[in-house]
Amino acid sequence: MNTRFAVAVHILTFLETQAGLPATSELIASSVNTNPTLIRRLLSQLAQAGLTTSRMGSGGGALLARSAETISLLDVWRAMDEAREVFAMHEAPNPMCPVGRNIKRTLGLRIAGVQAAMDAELARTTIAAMAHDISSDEQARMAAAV
Amino acid sequence: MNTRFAVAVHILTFLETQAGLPATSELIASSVNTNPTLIRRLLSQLAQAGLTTSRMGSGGGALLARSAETISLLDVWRAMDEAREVFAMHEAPNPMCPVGRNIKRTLGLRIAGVQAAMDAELARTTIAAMAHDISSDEQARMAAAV
DNA sequence: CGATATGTATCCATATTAGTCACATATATG
DNA sequence: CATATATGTGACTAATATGGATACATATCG
Repeated sequence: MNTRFAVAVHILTFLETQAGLPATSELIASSVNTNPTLIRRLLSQLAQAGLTTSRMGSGGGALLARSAETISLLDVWRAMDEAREVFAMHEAPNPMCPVGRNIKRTLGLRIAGVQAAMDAELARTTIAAMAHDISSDEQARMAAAV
Repeated sequence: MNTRFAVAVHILTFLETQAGLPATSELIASSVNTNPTLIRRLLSQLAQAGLTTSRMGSGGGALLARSAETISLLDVWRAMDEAREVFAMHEAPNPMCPVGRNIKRTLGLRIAGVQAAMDAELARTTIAAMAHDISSDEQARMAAAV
């Protein structure tokens, strides 16, 4: 499988709940339940996509590079380069066969529509919304615990 | 990567262009440009999903189990069980962390919306439409060759 | 019966994924 | 400045996924 998208969303949501405090890869790793190196690798990808920044050294850690309202799941999806994986085509269909020589183009056009629909839906959720949902869930938990 | 969805669509489209004539796994494999065993494995999955049937023995091969108008890319997508792969979650986020103990549910709800959008778009294309597109492409090719 | 073709088990090479260690580099702080 | 802290990245490993290949029991047609 490939859990990088889910972990990346987890990381960004976690950063939003930290409210501007830098989070170390070790702290994030304990929330995700994995190891800090993996987190740092994903943070590196997220930073390249302009979604996070990091401060090295004592008191350092990762921060959102911009407001959580402006970071959508689509941004995360693209930062992880997941779209390339989802609808992969077989490499070399037979050019001597009518189906073989047209399948890539024909299926490619249909898939483009699917990707557009996916993108539109992913764009509708922001990291801010994720953090908001989670804080609501937490309040419900508190109320239930009384 | 994972090209099974694309190959499965290729197989079904190929079967439709055969107009009711059984196609052997070897013939299909030559169009896809892979080996017959792989084709038979995918055909086995497609048959389990009710999309194809096969006749053993001499003169046998694979056939569409029902009209190409009634087989959508969503049917193929589901037959290949691709949805499970696309939005995989990390297994054990930390239950002691507010984000960790809510991320699965929260992200899961958002992802459900994305999957629904994908499904709706996949459902809009049938194998019949694929075969029609390809025959149009072929006619354009013929015209251009004059 | 013989030829043909599926269905499936087994094995292999390669790629992907996640986990782990190591270490150079950068930064804050005493 | 020295030290502690933390990132960024390379290297290695184990587990799993993927596609390709061989083999063969089973089924079907003529």
